[in-house]
Amino acid sequence: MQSASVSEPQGTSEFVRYEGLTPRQQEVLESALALLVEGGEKALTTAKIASASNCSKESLYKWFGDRDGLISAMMAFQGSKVGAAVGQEDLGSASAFKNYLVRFACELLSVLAGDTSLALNRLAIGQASNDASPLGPLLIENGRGVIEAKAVGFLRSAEQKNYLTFDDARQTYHVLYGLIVRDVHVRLLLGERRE
Amino acid sequence: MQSASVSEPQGTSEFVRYEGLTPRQQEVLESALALLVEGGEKALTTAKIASASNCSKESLYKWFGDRDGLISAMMAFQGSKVGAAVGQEDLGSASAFKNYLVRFACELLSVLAGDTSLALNRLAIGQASNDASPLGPLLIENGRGVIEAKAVGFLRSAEQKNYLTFDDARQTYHVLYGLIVRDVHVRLLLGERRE
DNA sequence: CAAGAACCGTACCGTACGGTACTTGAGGAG
DNA sequence: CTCCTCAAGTACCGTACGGTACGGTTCTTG
Repeated sequence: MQSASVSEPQGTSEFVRYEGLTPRQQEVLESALALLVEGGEKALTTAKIASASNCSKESLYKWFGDRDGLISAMMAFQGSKVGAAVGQEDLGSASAFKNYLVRFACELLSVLAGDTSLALNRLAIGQASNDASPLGPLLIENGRGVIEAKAVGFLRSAEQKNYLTFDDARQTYHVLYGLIVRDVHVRLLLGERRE
Repeated sequence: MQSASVSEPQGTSEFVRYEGLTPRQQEVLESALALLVEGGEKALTTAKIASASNCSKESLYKWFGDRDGLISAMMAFQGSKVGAAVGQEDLGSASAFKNYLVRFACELLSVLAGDTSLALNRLAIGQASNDASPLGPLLIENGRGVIEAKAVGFLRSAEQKNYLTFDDARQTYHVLYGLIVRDVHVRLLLGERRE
């Protein structure tokens, strides 16, 4: 029952590591994500994962402990991907800041409406009634946390250049988030079709 | 496989009806909701529902068709309850309108943070990957729809009295919703503890 | 009281899933 | 070549769930 704790890959492989995962393990996680996006949690059975990624169930359990460990690994894996895509831009003028704000809003909505994001959020939310489930915090940290940190960063640098003023950057970001997202995210999570 | 379609109660009972459900059936739905709040979807098995409400599984299937029908009935039942609690107040002055706005915000957050609301939203979201699931639309209609209608109503009447002006009441409400709720709802759905 | 319906409690069935064990084969090191 | 490690494939096990069937009991109705 020792879940979590992805096993360190054995041997002195010189493959490119990705959060301590072998390429083979990443392939498995990738096809598991595809499976989840395709059919939701009920399609995410160990048998189907093994079959879809041409790997044995035994390897699954050796690498990820149990099903929950595999799901956690999926979250962390996806999170590390979006984290890597986040870069910091600097804003030369007030109008550049404005443009950047608009682009940030679009990007935020694109991320939230992405298939993989929706599927993972649905999975974590469906599991959230279980008090011991680490998925919700994991998703908040890996998903929202990264974007929030980025946004708070550029809000602060905008304040330094007197493009705008506020008391608390974090609170300001939350207001901005509310204005951008409204109830769109929850509606998408509930399955409403994009218009 | 004929789901949905709650059977009409037989006999000429003079009990108070509630959306075409006998009191017994309402009891069952009530304890099913309690079960869902307590343990999430995985606790919502037909056996546990029957046991918790001192009713036979056979009656469950006779009344609600199948498990999905029972879940739909739970949603509709809960929706009819919150719908009944919605009343229209009229706002005498601009400050009364302001007060009402604040109270509306508090009430909205209370509803969204309610145990039953969270549990039902989690259930619908967890099921949303299934394209044929009617739960998401059902929840949007029964939950959000009612509150939105109420809010749009009092926004319009506030405009008539020149407390504020806008182009589209519905859009205005969505902005208001975003400012009030921000990402609180999703965080709660993900299991973050209330502070 | 008698007839019938509704319904509870429980036993039952088929299936599907999480997890484990075993066999086979491919590569790497000595 | 031989040994060893790893992993694919498969068969298997226990369990838990959705759904059904049936006997016994209560309640209504005439």
